[in-house]
Amino acid sequence: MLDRSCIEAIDPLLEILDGKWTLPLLLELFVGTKRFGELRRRLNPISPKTLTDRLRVLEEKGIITRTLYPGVPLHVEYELTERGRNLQPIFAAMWAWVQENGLSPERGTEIVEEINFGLI
Amino acid sequence: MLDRSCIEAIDPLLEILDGKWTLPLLLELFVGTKRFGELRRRLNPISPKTLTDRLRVLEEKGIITRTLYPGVPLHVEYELTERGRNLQPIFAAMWAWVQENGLSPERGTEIVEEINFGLI
DNA sequence: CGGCATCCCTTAGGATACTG
DNA sequence: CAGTATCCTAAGGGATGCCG
Repeated sequence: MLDRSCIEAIDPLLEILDGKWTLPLLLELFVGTKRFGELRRRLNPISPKTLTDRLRVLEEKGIITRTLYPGVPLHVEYELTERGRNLQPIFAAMWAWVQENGLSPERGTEIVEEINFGLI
Repeated sequence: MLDRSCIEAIDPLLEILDGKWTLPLLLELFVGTKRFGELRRRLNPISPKTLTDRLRVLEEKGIITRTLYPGVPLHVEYELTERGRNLQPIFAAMWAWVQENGLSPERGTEIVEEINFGLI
């Protein structure tokens, strides 16, 4: 049971995490700093428009930074900010839930390999 | 930094949490068991169609139960399952993030009142 | 390479009326 | 009361082409 007040408290975060690709995108950046093209390949088949949209929103919300390295060809890197990295416990909690509660109600608990989810 | 394997691991949960109203709905049920009409009022202005859709999906995923008490007028109650209640740490982590990281990058840390988020 | 600009389409979700 | 049935809108997202 939760206190009612937390409902509206969480709301601004839901706004940040909204969108089909936002969480997969953040997960990619948790693995490490990435360039536009690499994100696009990893998140295949995301469209460049959608990827740009999401990146801009996350940048605006202070979750990631965009660093431009001038030159030809262009080189742009996206990286999590402190605020962004602080989201880690949320993903850790999600991961833990999946491990402990399985993929579906019918299946039993899955035996999982040792997976390094924590901070490296 | 996270291990890459957790990305696909979390995927099934993202499927469950998907949708504009899913998290607010779950939060309502964390507060306590509720009837259809009460959920509808609390989540105003959700449409009955959407509420039904979301409830059906969550039921199918084993997150909530639907209990029908026969009679006129009808009486139906929705309640979190064990699997559903286990999502609590995720919301707790979200709540903690908002408290510690503020609503926006510009604003300083907000001073918050004592709020009971944990298990009651 | 890293995007915009454009156009298009699917679908989640809204509005409303009606029923067991 | 707790939905279902319809119809409809909006907006997220996809596909493609072009540009600095």
